[in-house]
Amino acid sequence: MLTERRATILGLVVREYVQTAEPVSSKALVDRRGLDVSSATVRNEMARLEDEGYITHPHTSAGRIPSDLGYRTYVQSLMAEEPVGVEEQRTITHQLHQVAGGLDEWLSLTATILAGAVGNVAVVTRPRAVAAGRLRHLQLVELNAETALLVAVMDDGRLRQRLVPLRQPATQTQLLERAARLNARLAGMDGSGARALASDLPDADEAAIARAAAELIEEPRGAEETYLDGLSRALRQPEFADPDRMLDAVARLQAYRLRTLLEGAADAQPGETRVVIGSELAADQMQDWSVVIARYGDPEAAGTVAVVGPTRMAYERTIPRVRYIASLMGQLLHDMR
Amino acid sequence: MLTERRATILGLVVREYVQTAEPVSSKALVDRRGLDVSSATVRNEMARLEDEGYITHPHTSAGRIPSDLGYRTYVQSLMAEEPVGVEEQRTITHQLHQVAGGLDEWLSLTATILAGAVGNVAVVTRPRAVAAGRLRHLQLVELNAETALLVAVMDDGRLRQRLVPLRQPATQTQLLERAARLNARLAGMDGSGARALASDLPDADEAAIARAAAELIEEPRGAEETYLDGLSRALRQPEFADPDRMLDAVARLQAYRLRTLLEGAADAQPGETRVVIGSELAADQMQDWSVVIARYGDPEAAGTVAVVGPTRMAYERTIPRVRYIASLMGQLLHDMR
DNA sequence: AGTTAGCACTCTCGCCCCGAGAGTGCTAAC
DNA sequence: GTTAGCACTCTCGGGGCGAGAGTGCTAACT
Repeated sequence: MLTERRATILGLVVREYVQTAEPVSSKALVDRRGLDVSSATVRNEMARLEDEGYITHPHTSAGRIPSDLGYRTYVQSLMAEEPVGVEEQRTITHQLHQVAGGLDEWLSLTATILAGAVGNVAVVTRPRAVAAGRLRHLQLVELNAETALLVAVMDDGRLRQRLVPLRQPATQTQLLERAARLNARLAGMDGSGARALASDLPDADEAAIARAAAELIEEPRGAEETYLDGLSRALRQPEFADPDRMLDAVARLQAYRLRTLLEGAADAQPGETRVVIGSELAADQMQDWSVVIARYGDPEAAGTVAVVGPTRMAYERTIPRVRYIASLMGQLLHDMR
Repeated sequence: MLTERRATILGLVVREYVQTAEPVSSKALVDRRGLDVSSATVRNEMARLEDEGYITHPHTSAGRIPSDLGYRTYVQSLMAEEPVGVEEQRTITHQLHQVAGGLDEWLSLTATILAGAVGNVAVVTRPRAVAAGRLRHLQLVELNAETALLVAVMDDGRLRQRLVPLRQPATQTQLLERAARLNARLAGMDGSGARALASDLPDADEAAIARAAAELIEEPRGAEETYLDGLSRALRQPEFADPDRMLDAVARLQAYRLRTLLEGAADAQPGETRVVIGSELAADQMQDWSVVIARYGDPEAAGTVAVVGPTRMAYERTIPRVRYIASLMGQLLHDMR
């Protein structure tokens, strides 16, 4: 049973440990956090908290550190989220509007901003259609006599391109006509529709183009690129003082390893923020890590924003900031279309 | 004066040190490299080499390690390049042809392959026109009644896109006509040409589109994205056993810090491979690093391939592999157009 | 019954010391 | 010019040790 006083103490242990990265002693809590009981009482309560599994001992004569259950309880019941201040909001939106280039730069910038705001590794994935994509429009551009560049605009505004070899050389004007013809029949189609149509077309080149279009439509959602930033900042945390751990962290965070981590939240709704702590992570080897994760966008184009860091993380700051960035991204993505 | 024997010894010291990462003793050289003189003779020669600045002493009773001058001499006169074997060539081209997606995935894959081939950090920059770009073709796609997506195909085949707000709502058909009209006048233009034309156009929307096209053409060559891989592998090198050094390395290698490093080789010719060793690097704080760098492509679209690692690097392997990858990329890039 | 002072006990951490080992530079002989 | 021999230097790892921090328990207090 978590009495009110024990809950308070657990909360203070988490906060103190997150701040100092040192095991928290009973004395430190009384002295620096203004508990109006003696350290002996705190010690008794701590022993109870340890029995119940909320905190642990690195060794006999050291202070306490929160267990995964301790963090979980803190996040769910004890913590008061620290709202994103007006000033901070302004800074973030300001930075976010700096972007001159396309979607990719925007995502990469977002990762940087988020990493800066929470002092940990931030990951952003490219938005992609949850439903299978449809073709909005295609275009052909002459590259040389035997090759055309096929550009497909998807219904989520994403561009995909592919080279198409031509049997019959064609001029740009001919290509434009051909694109117009194909557009009339292909617009709004999904991959299988385009494929079916391709087999109906008498002209070999047009059929090839339609087939290429079908492949572009079905393309595995584009490589799910992830943008990551804040690595060197996060590595400054004392938990990585040991070079083996640091190396381990770098290797794990190479973007492709993160995929599986983030996939777990693919079913989350935009607006929802999930926190996965330590042993709750499916990945066995990431017991010391936590992930704060949110989806942004809508079913037509949704992506993931996440912060990854040691379980000793300032959850009350991280969670609202991830949520805020995700909602901003959702808005901006919506405005783009 | 570097006698032949001293040159041999210097070469052996470099090779041995690169391999073992331990200071090289006179005895080790005689025992393991089959020198047919005694260790005392080697010691004498080493003392000379040290006087002349080719090698140094970490401390009095330790073996020798090459200085930057030592590496430089090795690379320029002593080393025999280890050619990329047929089998390795096959593996590399095979991997390189795996790519399904666009340019970006291709570049990122190349970085991975190169990093794997040399066991160090590999960096690849996006190819960009050295000369100012020209417009090949533009296309307009209806997004909604008030917004169109402007897609510009550059003469190097690169796509650029931008949203253009419309005063007059337009259907896709109208947009197609408009694109055809604009293409007739804009194709082949550079930025200032497009800008000049924009101010001549009577229609406000068309002028806006032409202006947007001008900006796309002049767009700062696209953010010069760099693709980096092999970090965690490189960090396994013993020089990073100290966590401070490791942290330092990670921070430096965040892509944006690398720019200045790579810029130094912007004037290199494709085919040329440059090696910059330790103190030769302009960046003061990278004294322990070397860069092997090559340009690929042609003036119309050129990029950089590089390997970055500790000065203790297997130059005879790295240099030919960087050169090989650069030439492959040049070919592939050429074939794409 | 809950709280607290006091105290013995435990464990870590940093420090020093020291011996083993590796490698050099020098000298003297070949 | 080369080499054996040797004294000398410096690093590195391990053991020992004392200081310090923190706990758990007991007994007294409210």
